[in-house]
Amino acid sequence: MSADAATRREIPDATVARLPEYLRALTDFAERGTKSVSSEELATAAGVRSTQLRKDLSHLGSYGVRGVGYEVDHLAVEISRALGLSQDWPVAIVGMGNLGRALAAYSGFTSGGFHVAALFDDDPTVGGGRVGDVLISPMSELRRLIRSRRIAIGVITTPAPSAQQVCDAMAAAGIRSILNFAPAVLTAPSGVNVRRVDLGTELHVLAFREMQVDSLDQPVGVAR
Amino acid sequence: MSADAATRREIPDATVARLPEYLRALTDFAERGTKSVSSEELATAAGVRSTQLRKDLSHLGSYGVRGVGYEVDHLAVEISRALGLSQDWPVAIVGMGNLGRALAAYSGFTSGGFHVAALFDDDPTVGGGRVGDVLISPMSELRRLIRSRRIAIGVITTPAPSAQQVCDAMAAAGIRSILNFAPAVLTAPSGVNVRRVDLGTELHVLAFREMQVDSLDQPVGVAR
DNA sequence: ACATGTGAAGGCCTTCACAGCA
DNA sequence: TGCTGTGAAGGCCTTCACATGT
Repeated sequence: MSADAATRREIPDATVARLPEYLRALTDFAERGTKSVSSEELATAAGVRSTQLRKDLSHLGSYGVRGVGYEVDHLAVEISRALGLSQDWPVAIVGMGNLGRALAAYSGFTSGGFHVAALFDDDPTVGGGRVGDVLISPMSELRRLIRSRRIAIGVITTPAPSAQQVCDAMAAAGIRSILNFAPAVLTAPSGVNVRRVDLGTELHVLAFREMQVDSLDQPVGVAR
Repeated sequence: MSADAATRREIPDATVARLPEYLRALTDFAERGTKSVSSEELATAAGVRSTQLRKDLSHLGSYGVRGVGYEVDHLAVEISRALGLSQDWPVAIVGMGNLGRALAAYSGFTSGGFHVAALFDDDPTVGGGRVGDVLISPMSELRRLIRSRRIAIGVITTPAPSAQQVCDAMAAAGIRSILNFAPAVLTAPSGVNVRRVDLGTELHVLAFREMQVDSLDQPVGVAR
């Protein structure tokens, strides 16, 4: 009934957002044959401070050895478990434009527990009617395929005007987690988790910093 | 010499990250012919609370009218100015795989002050040798084109193993802001701003929440 | 009257300092 | 001795309550 206390304890949002990065860094170490890492080494590889890393890991449990470090393989397994990557996550992507096709083929979307289980578009013949091994289905098939393939995560890569109706269709079909790349704020029924990603925003933030540097007389001390 | 006090005052990171969203919402209102909005209306359209919006805007200055609201066009101009979008930002994208081509054609990357000024790949014939109007150039041309076209922002969409050397080349050519989509942590000289975006991370965070809901006996109160 | 703008309070997250353990 | 794990401190951000101005 009860898992480890540390597992059941709530993990902060900020920590969850960094765990995938730790996992990626650990995979790099494993591929290089490294068996053990210190928090300092792993933190550097993940782009954070070692205290940050240790505090984050402390939310999962005590998987390190004092005076020594962390065993690479073991820590990777524990983080995967915490993130829920030990189970399989079928994903559906709606909107087979440039971005949709790119995501369907993107390794970060097709590894680590995730696999593209269905693709949808108004025009199912777009781009040859398939991406890799997966056929593109018409929207009329959305409900049936999502149910039969037990898809719990949906990705929206349609133009903004279509995004809300796609969101509604996904929610009605039983999807509970939606990743929205369309530039629109979606409303979904309670119990459906929507997360928006705006690639343009990142550019804007960069431009803002760039402009700030320009407006300074001395472009010195821009570190961190 | 000195701009408005509010403009010169430092704007919090979190606020800067939300300004593009406000701008998008304002554009929607403008297209619908709306002349004036309250903080409540605009906040809803942007997916935040009205107090959040007002606090954010207070960092830029006082652009609203008490008892009335904000004039759509005027506020849009002020936010654009604060973000530095009133000037032109030439952008270079390196790595013309699926993601690179998608970004080159993505409207969020080609509007609001930004325009794709150069594309690069090891194999400049990939995808027909061009995306839209822009030719794909070989990496040997990177330094020359970045300098002659005064490109200050670079986007990396190569595989992870190539990312660091692309970053080095960009920095050497004088680029000061880099958006990195490759799953690797890059080191750049001081004065060069690197921002990493991992599309896979978003999926991981979603899966984590999904799993948390699954593990609860009562899937109630998942709101917010 | 009504909606903006803002000091103050509260909460979350990061960083520090050091206790704990091999 | 060396590195992990963690309570405490500090900082940033969000939210509240209300003062402000039309």
